[in-house]
Amino acid sequence: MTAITKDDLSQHMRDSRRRFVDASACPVRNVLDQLADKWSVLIVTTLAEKPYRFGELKREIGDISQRMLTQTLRDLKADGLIERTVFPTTPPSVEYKLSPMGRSFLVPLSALVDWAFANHPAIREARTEFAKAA
Amino acid sequence: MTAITKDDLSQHMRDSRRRFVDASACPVRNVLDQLADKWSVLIVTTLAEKPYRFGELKREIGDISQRMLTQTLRDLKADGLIERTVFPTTPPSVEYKLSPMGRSFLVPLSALVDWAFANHPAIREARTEFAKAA
DNA sequence: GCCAGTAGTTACCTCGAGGGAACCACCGGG
DNA sequence: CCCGGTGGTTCCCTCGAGGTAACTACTGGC
Repeated sequence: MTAITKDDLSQHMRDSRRRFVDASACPVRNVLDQLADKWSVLIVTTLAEKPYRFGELKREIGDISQRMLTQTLRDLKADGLIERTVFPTTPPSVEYKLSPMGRSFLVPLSALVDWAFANHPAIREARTEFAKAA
Repeated sequence: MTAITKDDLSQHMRDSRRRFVDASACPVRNVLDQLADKWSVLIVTTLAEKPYRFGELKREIGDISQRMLTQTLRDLKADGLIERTVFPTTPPSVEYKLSPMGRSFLVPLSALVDWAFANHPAIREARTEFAKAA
């Protein structure tokens, strides 16, 4: 583990922000707005396991509508995070899998998932504490 | 850097998901739905630099409405990520700063920001490529 | 006296995310 | 001959996120 001090992080964050005062051009906003939503995260983490076909993916996730699945897959494909392969069987089946970039995204994403997992109890406690205080 | 193979990540993701087939109880969804939105990320990264007062924070971020700032700050406080201190000056001023947990959140968050930064060019290219193909 | 700045709260309104259901084209099986 | 499963698209409707603006309460300064 590289030693990263808190000051490094602060500095880093400031730099990342300051270079893009021009709001909407900010790469971070641009990228994260797309990837940090519920369905994208869910699909990417699911595809981390193995390639899935469309219907298979829908059944696996469960509470996603066909419309959102199609749409989110299209967006992820557009961003180059997943690859779409059509097999000319009858009926044609379509396989979705993570691209190399998609797989590289798993690294920071899993860090985030780990953090969420580890801090979930503390956050739950903070929430009830906060609710009591109010 | 601990060596983490791609298979480890896949396994890890699968495990994180499988333990919570019961959808809404999933800690990851629960936590990320709250923290992975535009305003929360922006506020947390801003507070990474130094504590801010309310109006100061509003001016710094620029394109956030007073309503959303109040609300997001309240939510972050409820989750225990930031601390709110009222100074009994006249008029009373309020300082917001990251809590220890908030600061620990900077670690995975900055990993994500770094990734977004590094892959932004590739994603932009993938998008134009995709647009051309369509 | 009135305005400005402190940190909000509240009411109102809009617009888009996203759900549900129907539809499509193709085919194999009962 | 219709049904079900393949992978979508399209229409409609709702509901909530989030913006705008007005209001609060207090005080120092012009």
